[in-house]
Amino acid sequence: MTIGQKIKQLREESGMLQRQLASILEVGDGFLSKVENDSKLLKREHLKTLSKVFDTSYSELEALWIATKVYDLVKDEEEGLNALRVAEEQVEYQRRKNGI
Amino acid sequence: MTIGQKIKQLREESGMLQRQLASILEVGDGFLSKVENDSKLLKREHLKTLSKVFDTSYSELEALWIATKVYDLVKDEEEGLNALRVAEEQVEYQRRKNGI
DNA sequence: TTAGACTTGACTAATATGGGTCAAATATAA
DNA sequence: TTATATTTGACCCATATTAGTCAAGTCTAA
Repeated sequence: MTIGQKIKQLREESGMLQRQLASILEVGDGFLSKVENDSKLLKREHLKTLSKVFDTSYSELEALWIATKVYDLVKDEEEGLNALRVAEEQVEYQRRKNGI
Repeated sequence: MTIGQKIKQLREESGMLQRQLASILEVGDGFLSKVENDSKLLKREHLKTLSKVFDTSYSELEALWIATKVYDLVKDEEEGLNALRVAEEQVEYQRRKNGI
């Protein structure tokens, strides 16, 4: 699941049109379409609005949003998957170091 | 292991000074110091030079280099680790979709 | 104690990217 | 068909980041 897919899912489940959601977020509907197709990313602040409008978990949205940024960084990389694993180790190492 | 730690290790193992390696890479030694401490990133092209100079695997360097970029993106994020896992799934999903 | 090795802070120019718009092209459904 | 919904490509601009320098400060060993 990507952040775009999630947004589209939430929107469709609630029977909303792109145009309507776009207007709530105060962006153009062309832009929202791209967001749903993961060719553009929303601003982080928009996630708050989404979590309110669709009454859904903010941190889940946040995780998906960050994941998409990460994915963009590695998607065309041969070493992408290895890099992700190394990064995970780095995060875990830092957490241990700073006492979980 | 970070890319900076790796570079420092390789350099020290080969008995080289920062000043010397910096000159090979054609950067200032202040900059190289920051690179070794992961507060700056080398350009990707520099990895080729490093792999030659230290006769070490290019793709390992590349994986560490990308990992550092990824790590920078998630290090201060509460949802960072979750995001990494989601990103991994996204990569794996895409690979399956495109026939491994 | 002093030279040499290394780190750090302040700064910078060029570049990339983020976050959009708009109109045209396409899909969908009545 | 025709109306509505969505996608896509081309473009834009302000801001953030990159990749770096330089000089001052700190560490370390002899």
